[in-house]
Amino acid sequence: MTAEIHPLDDAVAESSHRRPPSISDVARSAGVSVATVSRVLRDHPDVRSATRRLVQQAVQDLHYRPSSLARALVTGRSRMLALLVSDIANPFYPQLARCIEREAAASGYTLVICSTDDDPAESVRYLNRLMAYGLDGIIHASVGEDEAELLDAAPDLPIVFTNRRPASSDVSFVVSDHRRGARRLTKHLLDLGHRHIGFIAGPSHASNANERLLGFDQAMKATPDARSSVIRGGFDPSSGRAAVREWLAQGDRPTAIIGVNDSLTIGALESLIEARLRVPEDISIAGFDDVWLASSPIVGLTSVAQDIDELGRRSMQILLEALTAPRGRPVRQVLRSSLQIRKTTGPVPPQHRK
Amino acid sequence: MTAEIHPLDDAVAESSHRRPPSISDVARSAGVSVATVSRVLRDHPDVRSATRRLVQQAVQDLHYRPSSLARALVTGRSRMLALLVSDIANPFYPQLARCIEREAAASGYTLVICSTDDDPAESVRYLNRLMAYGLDGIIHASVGEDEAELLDAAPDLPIVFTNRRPASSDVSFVVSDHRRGARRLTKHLLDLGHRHIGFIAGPSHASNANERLLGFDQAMKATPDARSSVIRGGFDPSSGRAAVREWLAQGDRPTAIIGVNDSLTIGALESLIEARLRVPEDISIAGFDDVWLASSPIVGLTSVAQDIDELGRRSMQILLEALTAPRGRPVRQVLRSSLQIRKTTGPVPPQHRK
DNA sequence: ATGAAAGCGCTAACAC
DNA sequence: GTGTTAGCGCTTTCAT
Repeated sequence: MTAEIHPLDDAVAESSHRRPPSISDVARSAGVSVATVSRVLRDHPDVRSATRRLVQQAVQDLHYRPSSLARALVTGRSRMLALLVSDIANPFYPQLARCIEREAAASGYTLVICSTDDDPAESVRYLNRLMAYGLDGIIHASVGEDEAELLDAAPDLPIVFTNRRPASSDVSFVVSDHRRGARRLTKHLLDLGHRHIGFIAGPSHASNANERLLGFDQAMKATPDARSSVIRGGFDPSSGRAAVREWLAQGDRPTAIIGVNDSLTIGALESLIEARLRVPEDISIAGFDDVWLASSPIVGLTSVAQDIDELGRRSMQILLEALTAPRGRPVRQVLRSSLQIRKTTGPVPPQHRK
Repeated sequence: MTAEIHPLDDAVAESSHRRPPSISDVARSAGVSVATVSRVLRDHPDVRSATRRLVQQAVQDLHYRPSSLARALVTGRSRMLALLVSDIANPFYPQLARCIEREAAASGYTLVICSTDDDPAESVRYLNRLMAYGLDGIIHASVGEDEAELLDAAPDLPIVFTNRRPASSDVSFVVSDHRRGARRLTKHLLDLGHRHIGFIAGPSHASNANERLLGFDQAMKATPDARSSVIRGGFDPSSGRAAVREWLAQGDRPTAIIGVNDSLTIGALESLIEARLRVPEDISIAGFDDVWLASSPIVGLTSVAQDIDELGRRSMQILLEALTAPRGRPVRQVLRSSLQIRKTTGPVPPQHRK
C-alpha cells in the first residue's frame, strides 16, 4: 500500500493537528453532495448502490466518524439516557446499572449513571447538566425525595421509575412487590417463634422502604402477641450498625432483626458479630434485595430477592417505548420478589420462648 | 402572580409542546443582540452591568438553559470526561468513580462511567461512541489489553492511566506501588512461618496483577525453602473459588493464599469456608485493594490497601492539567500502599512447621 | 436518485 | 460596549 501524492492539496501536512473529517470532506472526496452522504450514513433507501459504495469508500479512507453532537443539535435527540441511582457503592445498583447499560447499548443509546446520594438538589443538578446535552430520557432508581422537583424540572422528558413507586399517578414504573416480600419474611420469622422483631427502616422519604415497613407492620399486627421495634436511619451499613448498638444499649433487644436492605443489614450483622452474638443461635437477621454478598456462603443472609435483571430489562423497555410513542399511557408493573432463606435466620432461642 | 396577556404574540398557546428558549429568544426579550447574551453567559467582562442585569432577567423569565450541545459543537470542547473501569460491580471501582465524579463536577465536567469488562473491543466501542459526542478526555482505570488500540483510536485525546501502568512511555499515570505491597504482604506470611504460599494471579494481560505477582515472586525467591503455587484466572470471585477448588483437589494445598485482588480473594475465602477449613487456623488468606468489605468485621481480610481517593484525586488533577496545557510532559506518579493485617492471616499450622 | 440551501443554538472574529 | 455575521457538522425540506 503506497501513499498517493496529492500535489498542491491545500493543507498538505500543514499542521500536525488536523481536525477530524466532516461530512463535507467525505462528500468532496466521494464527489457527491453532503445530502447524499447523510443519506448513506442513515441507510436511507433512495441511494443508488453504486453511489452508496462510493460514499462508503470515502468514509473508510478518511476514517470519518459522524458527530453525534451535530446530529443531536439538529434532530433534537441525543440518544443519551440517564440512570439515577442512590449510591453506586450500594451493590444493588451496579447490578441494575450493568443490565440497563447493556439494553441501552443494544438500542443505540448511551447510558450515563448518576449517583445522587438521595439528595434532591444533586438529582436536579445532574438532570439539568444532562438536559443541556439533550438527554432523551431517564430511568429513576434512586429513592430521594426529589420526585416533584425532577418532574417539573423536566416536564416533557420521558421517565420511568424503578425500585421505587412514584407518588404521581401518570408516571410509568416497575417495582418489586416490596410489601408482600416484607410480609413473607416477617411471617418466616414469626413461624420460627420470634415474638419481638426489630426493623431497621431506612429514611422515611423512601417509598420502597416504607412499603417494606408496611408489609412488616401488617404481618406483625396480625399476630397478637408479637411486638416490634422500629429504628429509622439511612440506607448504608453504618445505619445498620447504629441501630444494633441502640438495641444492645437499651437491654431489651429483639430476637430477630430485619434490615430494609442488604447493605444496611450487613452493617447490622457486623455489629452483632462484634458484640459476640451468635447468628442465628442468639439472634436472627435478614434483609432485602439479595445482593451477591448476601448469597455468598461467607454471609449467607436470609433476604427477600428482587429480580434485578428483570427490573432493568423492563424499565429500559418501557423507556424505549415512551421514547418512540410520545404520549402513551403510563405503564405500571409490579414484579414478584422471592424469599431466600439462608443461615442467618433460625428458631427463637429457648429462653425467649413462651 | 397574575398571568400577563400577550395579544397577538406569535404562537400564543399555539401548541402544548413549546420548544425550549434559545439564546436568540433571550436576546429578543432583553432587547440586545445574541452576542451580548453570549457574553453575559460566559462572564465576559466587556458588558455594562446594566445590560448584564437586563439579560440575566430575561434568562430567568424565560427559564433559559444554554445548550451544551451547541456550545460543544462550536468550541470543540464538550466538558465531558470518561472513566473506563473493568467492572463496576467490583467494589474497588465505585469508590474510585465517586471520588473522580466529585472532582470532575467541581471543575464543571460531567463524568461518564464505562464498564469495559476488560474487553478491548468494548473499550474501543465505548470510546468511539463518546468521541462522537466530543469527549474531552479519559481516565483509564480498567486493565484490559486495550492500550494500543485505545491510544491510536484517539491519538490526540488527553488520557491518564490509573490503577495500571501503561506500556507506552509518554502517557501519564498514577498507580500504587503494587510490587512493594506484594513483597510486604508475602513477607508477612513468610514471617508467620508459611513456606508454601499460593497466589491467585488474575489474567496475565493486567499490568497491575503482574506487578503484584512479581513482588510475590521476589519475596519468595529470597526465601530458599519457600515454595509457591500460582494459578491464573480472572478477577472475579468465581476465579478465586476455582483456584481453591483446584488446590484442594490436588491434595498438596498451600498453607497460605494470596489473591491478586479482594474481590477474587473473597471468592476464594468462600470456597475455604465451604470446605470447612478454618481461617486462619488451618489456612491463611489475604488480598489486595482493601475494599470496604475486606475491612468489615464480617470478613476481616488481611489486605494491601490502595489509597483509592488519592488515586482518584490525582488522576483527575493530571487530566485537568492536560486539558488546559495541550502538550505537557507526561506525569508519572506512584503512591504508597499499606499492609492491613486482620484476622485471616495467622501462624502456619503446627503440622506444617519444619 | 441527487443536490442546494436553510437552519439547529451557539461562539468568535470583526466592525462600529 | 454592543451588534453583525460567519460558521461548527449535521439533517431535512424542496427542487430537479
